[in-house]
Amino acid sequence: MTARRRGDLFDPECPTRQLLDRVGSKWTAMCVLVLDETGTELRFSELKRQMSGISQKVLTETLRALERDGLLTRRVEPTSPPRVHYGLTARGQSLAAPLRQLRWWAEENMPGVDDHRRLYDRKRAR
Amino acid sequence: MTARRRGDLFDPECPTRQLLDRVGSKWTAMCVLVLDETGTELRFSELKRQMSGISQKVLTETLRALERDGLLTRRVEPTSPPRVHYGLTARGQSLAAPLRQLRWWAEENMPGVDDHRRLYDRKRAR
DNA sequence: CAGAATCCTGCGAGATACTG
DNA sequence: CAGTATCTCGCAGGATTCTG
Repeated sequence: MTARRRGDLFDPECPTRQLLDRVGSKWTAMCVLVLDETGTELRFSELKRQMSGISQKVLTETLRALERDGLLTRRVEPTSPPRVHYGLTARGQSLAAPLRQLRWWAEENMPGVDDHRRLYDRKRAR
Repeated sequence: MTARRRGDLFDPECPTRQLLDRVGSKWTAMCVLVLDETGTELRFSELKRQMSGISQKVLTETLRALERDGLLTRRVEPTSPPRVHYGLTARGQSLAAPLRQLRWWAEENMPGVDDHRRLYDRKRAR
């Protein structure tokens, strides 16, 4: 494995920044969480249905990126029409853990954040 | 607190999505992590220095957004020139915990991800 | 069914200049 | 020092069409 400076959040090459760029891309985290929650492999159309709102193009791109990162596997059944199954790798599953934490935090705290936003906006309004 | 549907990752109003949008915005997580790591309040210029690469405009926007969310406090010393201190609120500190987890994961796994990317690209090249 | 190929648009974010 | 106020641009991501 390539060595990287640890704890250097200020380096653009910093792993944390790279991860946040990835996780920040609108659908990545959701994709990992859906697969993790399901526990099994999912087919393209099943994923698309569950991630409502995503376009085919973007889903394809998201899956390719995750496959490239080694976070999920792509398995093609050579039937006609083809069936393609996506599942998390071990590393993908390990990423799901911190993402679940984040999700937990969000569910606990976002409503409060929302309220604070409203208060803040009301104050600034006058 | 406003009630929200839990576990509905598919709803655009879902708290997890909202959080990921926020965390995904390039500098937010880094800002929280820097303040958390420091443990004390930081002044605008200190923050700017530590988050190397960020522009004044974007730092201001980031801080405003976090203040609006109730994740950090803004304290102005009415001197001339003014000194402005930023610090995490309790909720901001609680967000730092899952972010640290993510950071930990990144430091452990991103080098491996990098290697996988290179392998993947080499295969696709031919 | 699972995509590939295009075209198009909004907005996040950088650069620059000015101020109390 | 700690901001506002503009201008600009790239590109993530959406819509649409076509295919093995």
